[in-house]
Amino acid sequence: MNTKQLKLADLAKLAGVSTSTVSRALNDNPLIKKETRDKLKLLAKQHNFSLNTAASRLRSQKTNVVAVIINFDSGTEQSINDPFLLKVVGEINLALNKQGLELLLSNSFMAGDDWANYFINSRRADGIIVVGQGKDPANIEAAANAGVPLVVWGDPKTPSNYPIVGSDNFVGGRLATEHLLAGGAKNIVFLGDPGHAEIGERYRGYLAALNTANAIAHVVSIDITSSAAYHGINQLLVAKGLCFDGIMACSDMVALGAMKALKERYISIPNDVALVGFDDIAMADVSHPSLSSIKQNTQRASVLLVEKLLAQLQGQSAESQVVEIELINRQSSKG
Amino acid sequence: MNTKQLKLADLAKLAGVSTSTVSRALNDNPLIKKETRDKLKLLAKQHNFSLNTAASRLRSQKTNVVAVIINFDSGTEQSINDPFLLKVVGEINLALNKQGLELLLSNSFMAGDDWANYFINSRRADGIIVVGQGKDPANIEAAANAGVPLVVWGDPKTPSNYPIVGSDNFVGGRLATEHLLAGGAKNIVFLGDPGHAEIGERYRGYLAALNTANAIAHVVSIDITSSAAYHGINQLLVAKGLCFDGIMACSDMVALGAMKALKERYISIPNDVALVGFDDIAMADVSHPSLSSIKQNTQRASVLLVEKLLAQLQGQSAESQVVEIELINRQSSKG
DNA sequence: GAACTTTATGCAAACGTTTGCAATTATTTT
DNA sequence: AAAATAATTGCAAACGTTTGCATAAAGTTC
Repeated sequence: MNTKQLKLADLAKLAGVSTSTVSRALNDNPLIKKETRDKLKLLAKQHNFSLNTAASRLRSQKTNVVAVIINFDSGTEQSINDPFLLKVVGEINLALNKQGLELLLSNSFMAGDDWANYFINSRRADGIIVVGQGKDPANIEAAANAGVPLVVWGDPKTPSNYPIVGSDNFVGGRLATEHLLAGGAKNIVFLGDPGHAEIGERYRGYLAALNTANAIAHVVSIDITSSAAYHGINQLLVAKGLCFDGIMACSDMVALGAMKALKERYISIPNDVALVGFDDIAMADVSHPSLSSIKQNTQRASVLLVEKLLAQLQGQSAESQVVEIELINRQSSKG
Repeated sequence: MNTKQLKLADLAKLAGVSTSTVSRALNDNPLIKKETRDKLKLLAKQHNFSLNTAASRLRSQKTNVVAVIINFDSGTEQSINDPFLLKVVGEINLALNKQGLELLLSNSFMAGDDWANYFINSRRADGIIVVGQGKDPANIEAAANAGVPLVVWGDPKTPSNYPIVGSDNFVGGRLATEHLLAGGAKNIVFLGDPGHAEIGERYRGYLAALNTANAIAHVVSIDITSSAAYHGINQLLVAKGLCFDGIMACSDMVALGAMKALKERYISIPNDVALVGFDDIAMADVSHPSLSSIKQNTQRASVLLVEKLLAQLQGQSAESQVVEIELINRQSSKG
């Protein structure tokens, strides 16, 4: 910062060429002779030159920025502390970077309700990735209807006019439940709130599995937090005793909360109660007993999200897509 | 997107005033009569108008964007999956938003080595928040020396010409160790890599506590991951048997990995081995036994980071600052 | 070697704001 | 009521790129 900031024109003067040439060279435009391009790039590097993105964005009407909105339900404690959502953000960051895109991190608070306006009209970003459907799709739909390039991490089976990428939650729920049934469980509790899109699908998968086995459903509807799970299971035990021998939890954090409640009462896992979670977060492997879980392929999903956003940016359309899901069998269930 | 994008000039024409007036009104400039300001703001809202940030940034030479760099050590597996770092990012996001600033999420991969150039010269952001000191401060120092407004989450005691905000790691290490000693532990293992700045301070706190108690230090140096901890403790047990009765872990994830190794061998916690972690992540409370930990006040730290960055943006200087730290006593240690 | 094509570069006009200064109008002072 | 001051608004010049079009140089064809 000691010397005055160099601009394109200065660099052009130094090289004895026009600004057009420098601009094109730095953007690797084949109109410019390869040799010249390399020379100018080198010069830029030597002089520590960097294009002014503000000017560039203004002129080119492109930002190369993608807004990522963590769309947690207000009124729920999920949010910022949910390791799974944050992991997804991290993966998206990597996927975007690989495409030379930058990530503007945002949340419903900052962006307000009119996302099209806040992000796109204002040229803050070229497109939007929404992490989590939330309970109310109004904001997403409004943005999509306004023609904003937009993709969503969520339940791909939700009917929508925007692409949703996510796991096959129905199959996930079914797999988990079938696994518990196969281990001999007869009374399996579903722990989670079926009102939430993704969790709803998991719930339906759970019901489907129970149905073919002629078992009876039992839902404990709670917030998607470990402490809610802990208290939920505790209350159930107090009220009705050990009336179940399996738990299908809607997330690993929830499963771990339940696990804690069980362990405190010396209920054996998996002998008295078998347990399967969802997400396969790092902790699933670390807990004791380790937690069986449905693994979501967040890395692949992130790549897909970015691909589909890119397609929209190029004027093509993109469809919702399901990513494969996998049961990771660990100690908390009888495999 | 059906109709052509409105610009400031259009809005001005609609209102029958000049663009200067509209610009000033929307920026709440007191030069403009309050009444006019309100009228124009309303008009803008009605027409779904949004300032073009690219143009605005170009002209005003300000972005209102802060780059946040997750500065994980390459070669380590910490990174993206570390729930603590991500939690800090989440808190910073909130703190920035409260000041009307936006968050550009980045990592060492995208930003390269010359942060001043990549973020500031290019007008991508006005300042930088670095999360984590990493092992090599070269990039940070280069940026700070270039005059970039910059703050760092890390060990505030590290000598530096840029402000570092972080917990009092020395006191944290000492508190944790003293707590273990008070519980009757005689042979306390330090689990973590003292070569890392923050962990080094924790280690010195550990040594200080041992010293006054005339106990002997024993370091198991590992990567800051739960699986490294798991294997580290396993190997130690295989090689030397149960030669310790306390573990001071450099993070909760590490502590939980160690806990798993202990539980697998039916070593009682806290009776045979007492355990204290660091960070107080959500899992600490959920694990069984729940994990005693040193709680870092990430929320307060984030607010401070943003304040200090803001100060620098306004040309003032800012000092490193320590945030208070607290022992959370749970079941994994004898309290 | 003239006419044509291809390749490489330059000219100059945008892109949509903000802001110093000038100009106008309203208010106060003498 | 004129003069001086304060409160509002407008004019027009930036901010630093990118890009359509024109031009110049080099290569090709007959």
